[in-house]
Amino acid sequence: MITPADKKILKRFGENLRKLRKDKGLSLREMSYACSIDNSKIAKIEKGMINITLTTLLQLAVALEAQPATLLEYEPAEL
Amino acid sequence: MITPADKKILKRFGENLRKLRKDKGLSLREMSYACSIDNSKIAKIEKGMINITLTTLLQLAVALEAQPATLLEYEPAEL
DNA sequence: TTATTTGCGGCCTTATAAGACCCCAAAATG
DNA sequence: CATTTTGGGGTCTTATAAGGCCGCAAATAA
Repeated sequence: MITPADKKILKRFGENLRKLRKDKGLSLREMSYACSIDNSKIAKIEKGMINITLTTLLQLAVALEAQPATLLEYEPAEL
Repeated sequence: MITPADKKILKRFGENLRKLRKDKGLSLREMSYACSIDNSKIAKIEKGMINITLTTLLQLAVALEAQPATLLEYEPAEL
């Protein structure tokens, strides 16, 4: 079950992901091509609408040409 | 769908998780109490049997008293 | 202004994670 | 030896991620 606390966490993760993508100068569709994840799904992830799995996380890292761990390096949301 | 390549990735992740738990001197049940994840589930994660979600990853980090990112800092499995 | 790109949200199906519990066999402990 | 403790596999239900496609409105480019 997805709690309100989880919602915040996912939102915060999404914000960071979006920042990383922007920093790389990628559009949703460009990123989609780079990691084979549907662009609308990436949009949902950035909006904190889904709780992605580990393999999806790693795929995103591929598109960003970043270490998977860096996708988790940000100031956590305060509950 | 969970590919054979994903299987390897999850296994590698699980090995690392197990190492982190052992280093902390926790049993499956102790870790279970520390993050409210069923011990048999943690066992499955360590065995690479499941593709956990982001929130589960963060919960595991809580039990290990580690930064979430550290759970992803290990030499990746070669495909 | 017209054409293109971009960011989404919705919808569907299928695969599977989550959550909870049971129980056993082996290992560690008393 | 008897008794925990520990690792871990199996099973069931329910929630939801994955995967894929559609279309639109706003921003951007031509």
